[in-house]
Amino acid sequence: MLRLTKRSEYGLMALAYLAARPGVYCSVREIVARLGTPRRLLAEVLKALSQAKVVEATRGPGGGYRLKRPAEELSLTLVISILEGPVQVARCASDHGCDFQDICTIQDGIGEVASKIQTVLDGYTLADIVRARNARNGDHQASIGVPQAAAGDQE
Amino acid sequence: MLRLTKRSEYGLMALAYLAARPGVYCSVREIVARLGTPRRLLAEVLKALSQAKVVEATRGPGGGYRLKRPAEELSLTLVISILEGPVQVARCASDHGCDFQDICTIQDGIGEVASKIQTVLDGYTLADIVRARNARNGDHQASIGVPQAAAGDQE
DNA sequence: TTGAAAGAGCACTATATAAGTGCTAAATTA
DNA sequence: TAATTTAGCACTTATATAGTGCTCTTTCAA
Repeated sequence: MLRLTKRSEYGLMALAYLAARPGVYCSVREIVARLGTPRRLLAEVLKALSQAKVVEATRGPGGGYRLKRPAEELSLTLVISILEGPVQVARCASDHGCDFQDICTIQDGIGEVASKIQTVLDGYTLADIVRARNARNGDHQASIGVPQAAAGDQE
Repeated sequence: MLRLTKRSEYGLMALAYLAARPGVYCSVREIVARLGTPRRLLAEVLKALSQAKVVEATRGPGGGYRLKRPAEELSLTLVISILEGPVQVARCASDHGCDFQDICTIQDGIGEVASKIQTVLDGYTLADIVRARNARNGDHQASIGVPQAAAGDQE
């Protein structure tokens, strides 16, 4: 029903976390402790983002992930396409076509809608997510998601 | 991946078909013969649209479905919500909330995006689908491509 | 050199949603 | 009455999403 998957949700949450700690490597353990998402699933997501050069990783103690590109450059289209595959509102309007290609009465219209939605997603970035969040919480970037003592390691 | 379901696709295809035959009752059999969609599934879809007062039905020979409201008044939001339930881009931004309500770092941003997508879907109607189709394909389905003059229709 | 921390990789299970089907009943019309 | 058509109920199947377990490799520090 036009819904994002958990992969995208978790991915965006993690990216928002990383955006608040520029330059610092954050481990999956640390992020999960903060966000409460399933550990292995978030690991999968971050691995995919790493392979797509959106984040970079180092291993070993003190390792983890950090943003590789500024938040302003990370559009929802990019993140979603990495984590879910290309955005296609309907198979009708996709490159591969649908089962009713010849007689489909809605493909052109759906194509227009898909294009508009694409434009929305292209124009919305991780930076916007961070901004929207800060706007409501009155937080400053530097204080977002600092684990403090709350990070009791649990799996 | 932000995709419409078959129910919506089939529903919109059927509605586009009905929009081209204003006032005429069209049976499921007839529509399926034309569109090639699974018969029973399209019947389910049309039943739902009938219950939602988007189309109206008569039974018996010569019966079928026809639009109950002009195509200009049938937004994608309406049709999708009838056939798939309310549009929610992410559980984050829904009324019922998600599992991470308190610590979710993206709900505000996703809410903004969802709102923009909602606006797109609100502003796009069955009439637009018919127009988009006629604009490209004025020949092969000319028999269907009747004037998009469902506007003057009476209720 | 050892051990712990962390990501990388592979392969799987479970669950939810979507897609599709079968049958029977009720209404309508000729 | 017979044929046509929607209405309603209850399934089965297919696919996508969500989530997990284990092992390997890299890295750092004692």
